[in-house]
Amino acid sequence: MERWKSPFPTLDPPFAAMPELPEVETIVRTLAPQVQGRRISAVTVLHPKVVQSGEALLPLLRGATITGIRRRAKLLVLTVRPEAGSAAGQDLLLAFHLKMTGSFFVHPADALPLKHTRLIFDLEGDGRLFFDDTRTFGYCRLMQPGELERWPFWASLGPEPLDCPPETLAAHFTGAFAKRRISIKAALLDQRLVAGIGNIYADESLFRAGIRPDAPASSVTQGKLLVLAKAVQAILRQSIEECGSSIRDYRDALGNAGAFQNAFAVYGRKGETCAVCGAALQACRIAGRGTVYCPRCQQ
DNA sequence: ACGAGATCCTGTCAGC
DNA sequence: TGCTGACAGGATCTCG
Repeated sequence: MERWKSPFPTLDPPFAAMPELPEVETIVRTLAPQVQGRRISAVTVLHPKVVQSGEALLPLLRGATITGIRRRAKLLVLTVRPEAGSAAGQDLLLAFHLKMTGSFFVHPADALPLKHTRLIFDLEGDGRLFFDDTRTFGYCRLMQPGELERWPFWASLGPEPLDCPPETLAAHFTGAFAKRRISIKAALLDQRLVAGIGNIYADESLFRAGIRPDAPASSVTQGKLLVLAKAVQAILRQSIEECGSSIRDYRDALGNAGAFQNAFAVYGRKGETCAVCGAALQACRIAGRGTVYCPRCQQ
């Protein structure tokens, strides 16, 4: 398949980003070969708020093996198998939300915590898995398998936007957005309606689909929702292919920056000219988020 | 029931 | 130069 070439000039840092679906997906892919199958020899909690639930289960992680790593929405989920004969008896799950500034990195065994390191897993053999988070909004929940499904946030998550054909996603939008008075952008950001989309990809998808971000969700026609579904999928896939968007804080689990920020058409480009029509890109606030759009291309 | 706005937190940057 | 305040934002909470 031919790679989509960005017509937009490269953006230089600084700007600001947070791990949304493509970034978490990239982190999972880069972290997997570094932690899969490895045993945890010790866990160090460095911030009181980082372990949001299941603190009592922490001792069971010592000697446990990381058997799985996956993504759902913007969450990264580790599956961990406790040592044979331990009190747990069954696999445990660690669900991480990175919020805006969370990141993972495997350091050498003698590495000391950094300024914003919140959690450290010592890995047998060599290596320390750090969870760093400047703004401390990120967290992890340590759970037994059944607990994950009972976690209200998990249970309320909408469908994965990349797990179905665009027609199916569009049909879902039609049902989920009907009778909603919220703006189409607020609808895209609502994790209960569709999972994994944050501020960057909401703005970029709406630009590509030619839809005003402040349009009431229920007012967008079925035809336009199909265009939107295709735009959401194309942009998320392209970003995953480019290892996400890098903005100041974001790095994948190998320390690499992504490249999708160079393809931003509107995000962070307030006042610049639209690369398609030349109009000045406008900024406003929608659903409490900074929003940039082209007043001519998005009607 | 639904939607809007405040809240959490730290680092960065514009303006005086 | 150094200070202050605005801003960034995901999910949750409160309020109308």
